Amino acid sequence: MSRTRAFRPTLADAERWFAGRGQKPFAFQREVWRAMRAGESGLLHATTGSGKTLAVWLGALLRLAAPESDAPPRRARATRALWITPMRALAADTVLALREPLAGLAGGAPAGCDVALRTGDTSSSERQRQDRSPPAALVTTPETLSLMLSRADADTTLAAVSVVIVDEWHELLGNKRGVQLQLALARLRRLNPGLVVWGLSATLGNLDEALDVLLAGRPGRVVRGRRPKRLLVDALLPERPGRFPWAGHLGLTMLDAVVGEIDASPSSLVFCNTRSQAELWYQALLDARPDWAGAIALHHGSLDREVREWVESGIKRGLLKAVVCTSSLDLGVDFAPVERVLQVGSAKGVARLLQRAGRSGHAPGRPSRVTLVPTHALELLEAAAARDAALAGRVEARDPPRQPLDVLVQHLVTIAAGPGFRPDALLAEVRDTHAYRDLDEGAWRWALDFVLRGGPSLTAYPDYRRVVVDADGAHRVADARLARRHRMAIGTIVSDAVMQVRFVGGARLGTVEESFIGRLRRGDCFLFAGRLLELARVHEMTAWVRRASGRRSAVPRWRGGRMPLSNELADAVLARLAQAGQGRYEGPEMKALRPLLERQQRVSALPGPEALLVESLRSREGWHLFVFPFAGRQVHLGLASLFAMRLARRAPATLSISVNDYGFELLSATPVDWQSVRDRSLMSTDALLEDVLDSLNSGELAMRRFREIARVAGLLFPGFPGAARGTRQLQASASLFWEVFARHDAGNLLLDQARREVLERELEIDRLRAALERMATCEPRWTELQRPSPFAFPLMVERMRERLSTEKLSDRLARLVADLERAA
DNA sequence: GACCTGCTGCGGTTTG
Repeated sequence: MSRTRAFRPTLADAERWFAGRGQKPFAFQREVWRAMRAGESGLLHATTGSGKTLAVWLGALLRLAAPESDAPPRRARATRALWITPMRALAADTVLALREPLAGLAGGAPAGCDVALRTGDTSSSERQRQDRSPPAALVTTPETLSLMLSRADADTTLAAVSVVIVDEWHELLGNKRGVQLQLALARLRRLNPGLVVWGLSATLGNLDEALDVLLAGRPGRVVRGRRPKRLLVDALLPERPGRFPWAGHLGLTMLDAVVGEIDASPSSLVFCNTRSQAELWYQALLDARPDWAGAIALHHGSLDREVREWVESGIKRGLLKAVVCTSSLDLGVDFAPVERVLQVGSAKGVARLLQRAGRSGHAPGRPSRVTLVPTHALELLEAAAARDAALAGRVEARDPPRQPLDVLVQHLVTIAAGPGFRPDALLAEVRDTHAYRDLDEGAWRWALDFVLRGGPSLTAYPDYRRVVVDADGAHRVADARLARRHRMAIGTIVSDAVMQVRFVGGARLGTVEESFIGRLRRGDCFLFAGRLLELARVHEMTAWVRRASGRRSAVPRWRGGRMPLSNELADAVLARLAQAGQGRYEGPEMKALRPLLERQQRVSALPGPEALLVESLRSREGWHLFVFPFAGRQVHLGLASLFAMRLARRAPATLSISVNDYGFELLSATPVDWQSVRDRSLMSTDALLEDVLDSLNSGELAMRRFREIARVAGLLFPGFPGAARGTRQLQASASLFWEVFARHDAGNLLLDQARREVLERELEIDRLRAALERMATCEPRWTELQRPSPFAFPLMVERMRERLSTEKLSDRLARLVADLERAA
């Protein structure tokens, strides 16, 4: 095959391309072009729809055209640019977006400068076509890139790659997918030391670190795109704020207001925090407006892909009046922005709020706007605080993982299954990543040993001798079956045990957790995919259902993330509370909240950045302690367990615990002297780690965490796709490995990793320590309550909910509230 | 008159 016509666009071509459409490039686009053409790497910080794709794509073309960027021509045709996206749907849209400017450059797409798509969805015939004739640019995912590294000829086929663009880098930065990509980038850099790498990122609290991680410490520049559009954050106010619930999270009391908002604009997105909440809101909207059937839709991660794609195309084509969704629509679908974005319940973080706001109002001059729909009174406070933080640009950081050995182990097998490796060379390459830059010799040797013979405890099993050493020292996967199994398990996303939901003799609806279906009996009804369904039968990981009508039903619950309130948002809330403490109530939300906060102040006190609120109460239930550190529910769970344990050490007591994002409650049925809290001895950070590990059932938590690690490290084979093997089985074998290692291989570093991940990611030990330190220096505002305060009340509800059925809970609430009303 | 909790993402069955 002959080399195709030289393709040498220049800066002037890029300018002309814009001029041809009557536009001029923005300054930031020119900056990116020049930098890329000169061979610089960097990070472009820009919002969607701001021209970032054109900036880096034309920059990439200019770089490829620069004479010094020519890789040794090992093949007539070779892939020279990679575009990595975290989502398949985004990848497909990106291919189209990249082809368009090509067609407009220099009188038509030059031959040999084509763009192709390669993800898990790509057909094998298309893959073969690409292998025979590699596209100049390939749009793909981190996982597919790793799969490409696992092929024997990877070093040859990828040697010509000289530009890599990583889209939505903020989505990958803080997780193991990002680490997997870091390793792949290190490999590409070794193949081509002049590799130019650019990341695209949305608003992020740690942009410089994001750049550092992407480039593994090499110099690069951060370019800021066009200034983000004007941002509007407001809230729907309850009609009678004095009557607004103090607790709860569904928010249906605001239904009428939401209906009104949807009605008033051509298109809306209604974001909910959980899938079950989205199901219930969708149903409630339909009940309120039956005429909206067909005009509103539901979208979340457990719905079947076909259903979701139908909804997505409905949005794109402007056919839907509203979509009720979860973060499944945060990014990915390249749709024209909608008119209105509503967020039901706490936004939990500033970055999430900005992301969602960005889904609205892209028309020139129109601000991005997001409207918060509070589900209980204190969320009005969060709304005001979220606006403060967003406007001040106080956005959360994403912390890059450190040395996840499961990902390293997977990568070793990937490379061994591909071209093979020599340990010294690969170690140097692995250390050329942010995640493993401090990897010590011991951990490296452990990882090698683990892929060679499964460590000390698995030596007897051939399946765990995945890598063998050639006569000449090359490390390879020799067994074709093991290599195939490995390729099937590449990736770091570990899913829960789910069951398919299908109509009898018909369409797939989506998936729900095995355990939920397990609790249902034939004939039971549940709400899913926006429909009332009746369970017909369960067979081989599929729940067959038919339509039902009218009857009371359950809503599936999924075990999802926990999303604690972020530090940034919590700080903003405390700042607002401090203002209120001084009698300053600014903005409509604070004004609406005033009666409640004044009541809180009357019966107790308001906390602030320097003031810790502590309340105690003697009730029919027993002796209560309420503490409000505003550190997010995860940290509160840790704090509450810690306090409970330290208290119990002094005097035996049985304490029950309740937490939310603002604080926690300890309750004892027998008298407790809360005085020890007052003297702060409970808040010591001495022996913190040991005490936290003791107080929570951390062994159990770590074991659960270990399932994911064992999967990523390749200990567990997830089974063939479609095969009816439950994930429950995987959990069982994961615990088996856990026990074997604990008994026979205590030095197994994957056990350490599981414990570390629990501490760092689940218990947020750093945040917990910071909270303790802050509490110890804060001025305590201590009140002995006569009745629950507005802040304490939600914690009591939270605790009761766990023990009581729904009906009993509402009776109980009614009594409590009646008491309160009498007192008021 | 006060209620419904917990997000997202990818990949894969054998061949050239």
